[in-house]
Amino acid sequence: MRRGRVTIAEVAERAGVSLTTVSHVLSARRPVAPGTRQRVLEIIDELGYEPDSAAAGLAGARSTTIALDAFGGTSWALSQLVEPESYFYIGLLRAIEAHATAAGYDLLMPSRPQDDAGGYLRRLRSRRAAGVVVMARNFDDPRTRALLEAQFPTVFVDMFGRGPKATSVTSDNADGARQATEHLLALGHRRIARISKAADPMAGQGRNTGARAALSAAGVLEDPRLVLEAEWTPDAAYQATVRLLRSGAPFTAVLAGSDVMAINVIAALADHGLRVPEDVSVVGFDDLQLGTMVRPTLTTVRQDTDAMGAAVIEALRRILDGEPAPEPILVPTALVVRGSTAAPRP
Amino acid sequence: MRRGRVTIAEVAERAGVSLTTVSHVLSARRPVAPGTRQRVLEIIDELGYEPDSAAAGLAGARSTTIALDAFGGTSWALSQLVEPESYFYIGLLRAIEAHATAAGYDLLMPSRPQDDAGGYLRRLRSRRAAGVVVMARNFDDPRTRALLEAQFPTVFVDMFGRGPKATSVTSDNADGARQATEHLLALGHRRIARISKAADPMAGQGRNTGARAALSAAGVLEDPRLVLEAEWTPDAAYQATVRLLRSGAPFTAVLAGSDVMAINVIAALADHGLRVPEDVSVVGFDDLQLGTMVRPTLTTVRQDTDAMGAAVIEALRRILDGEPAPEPILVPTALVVRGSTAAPRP
DNA sequence: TTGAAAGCGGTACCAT
DNA sequence: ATGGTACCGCTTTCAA
Repeated sequence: MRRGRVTIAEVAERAGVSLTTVSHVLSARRPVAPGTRQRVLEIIDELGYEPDSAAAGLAGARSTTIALDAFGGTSWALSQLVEPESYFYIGLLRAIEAHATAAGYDLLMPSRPQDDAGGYLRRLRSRRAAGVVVMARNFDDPRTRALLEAQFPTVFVDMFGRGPKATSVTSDNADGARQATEHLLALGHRRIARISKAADPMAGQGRNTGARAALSAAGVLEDPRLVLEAEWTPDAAYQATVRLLRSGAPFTAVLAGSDVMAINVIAALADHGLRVPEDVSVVGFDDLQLGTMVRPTLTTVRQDTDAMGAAVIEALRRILDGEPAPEPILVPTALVVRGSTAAPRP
Repeated sequence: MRRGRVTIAEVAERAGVSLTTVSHVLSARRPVAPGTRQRVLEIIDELGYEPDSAAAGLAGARSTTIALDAFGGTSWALSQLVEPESYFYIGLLRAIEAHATAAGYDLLMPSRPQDDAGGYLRRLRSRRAAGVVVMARNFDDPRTRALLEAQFPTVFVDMFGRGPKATSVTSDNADGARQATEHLLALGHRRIARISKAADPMAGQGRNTGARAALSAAGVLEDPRLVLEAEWTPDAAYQATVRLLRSGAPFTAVLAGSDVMAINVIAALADHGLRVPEDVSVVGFDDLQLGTMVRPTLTTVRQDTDAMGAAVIEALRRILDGEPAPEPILVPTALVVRGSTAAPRP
């Protein structure tokens, strides 16, 4: 009785070689005579043989699976991506996916609710993940420490992490914010508000630092009323803008923490009768395609998701190949000038 | 030498029972004495035992893995979701994920490039997928037919499909479009343009049909110049709006095929000096959160992604449990009135 | 109610 | 260059 699956044994029989040989033409882990190899390959093609990765894993094959995680949600990454404030991560995820598959890795997105640190590691091993890519905004998650302590091959994205088998990839947030700020300064703005989550380690702090550096380099004194702390969400950005307006502190430009925040800053300004860029200039961060769809189009700082994805996979490949984990990588950012910025009213 | 994994054998030894028994307390496929059961469970907890699903699958356990696919892209679903025109699908995906995990299923998103129909099915079996959920805009994909012919348990979302082991879940697109059109008619609009991909089987045709029905029910004659065909992309919507404006045909409202299209219709109108809703009313479709972020906020038709996700998983569960596949399911839609619609200028 | 043993589809070590 | 075979961790008859 013919079962559904074609097995390596069938291939071996039809090719008149041993099961061992078939295994080796697939894995190329030891030389096989060209003729034999050729014949086996033909049979494989003819039978439509497909290796059973589960069985291979069980038997001890080297895993090519990379787990992709984003701590902080209730379930897997997808749950979080649905929120507009995570649209940037979708692009990043896509870049990671593209480079991972190009490098021959399979991607695994754990679906069951994450548990404690120990359970998390066990599950990773249980699923035979060779390494893990962690995208996070939640930095003090115990799982982060668990990965580091266990020396599990890890690349952190958009957050810092370093260990013998771990490194991180982040955008040059500070430089991006610096460029954005200098752009506003060059246009003649001096009263520049900032609405962002400066408390967040990488993206928040970095952007905050860059903006502040540019301001002080230009000799502009900071008005504390212009520095607003807000979560990354649309609502928070909107509310922070309302607070800014109510404070009565004069301002001619706003540096938003992200494109999504910028769009909501603009919405709040519009709801209060202020036009962008005529009355106020607004700069975002990320360069989502969304920024070209809205009116005015968004001046923003581009994060190079493709370069980030490439760096992530390259770093992980090295770690998995036994090379020492590379130093944390900083990916350049670039200012993109569009329609939401202009010179302030004289 | 202690290996990393805790195996069922260790649990058995520590509990003083056979390996078989442990297996059965886990699978509950045969009765186990309460006392024994209790003890085994304790040991499992103490050792932090985690079953190896790969091994279980190999040995013939019933799979609880559901594959999630979206034909049409170059790689897996994620690649397509990055485009704004797919933002709706992200929400849908999230709902499916939530209901799938709640029902105890694991989700698998195939990552390697899809191949021919035969290879696709083989891979599904090779990965031990119990069933598959297909979200698609590409209807004549050979894999669709392959799934149907092989009677592989399948639920199609946002597209039609029917077989002994297959059914489909879609929004009531026609009714949604009808509601949107009646809303515009009630406001006093008579010259209503439509910009959508009416050629697409479910979402396109359905919405088109509903709109047309409402118009003819109101005795409004259709001006063919007001019916524009456009892809779902931001660019296409923008260009179609430009064509509409250039045609010189008068209109006071636009029914867009989706929220993303609506946003770009509004952008195009703005670029031509027309304001929404003062000069033109615009209605979207989907009810993305995005619609509350832009100004004006978007009047739209809500698709109930949560209900869709629930229906998908429930249908699949039935099929997997051996019940006959349910009839195709139509999920109700609802009009959401916001700021992009108003009475036409007198 | 519980055990023992035969695989599931591969890989890798040890031979030849 | 190629075979033989002992597992990998678990499920499932078949027996007791």
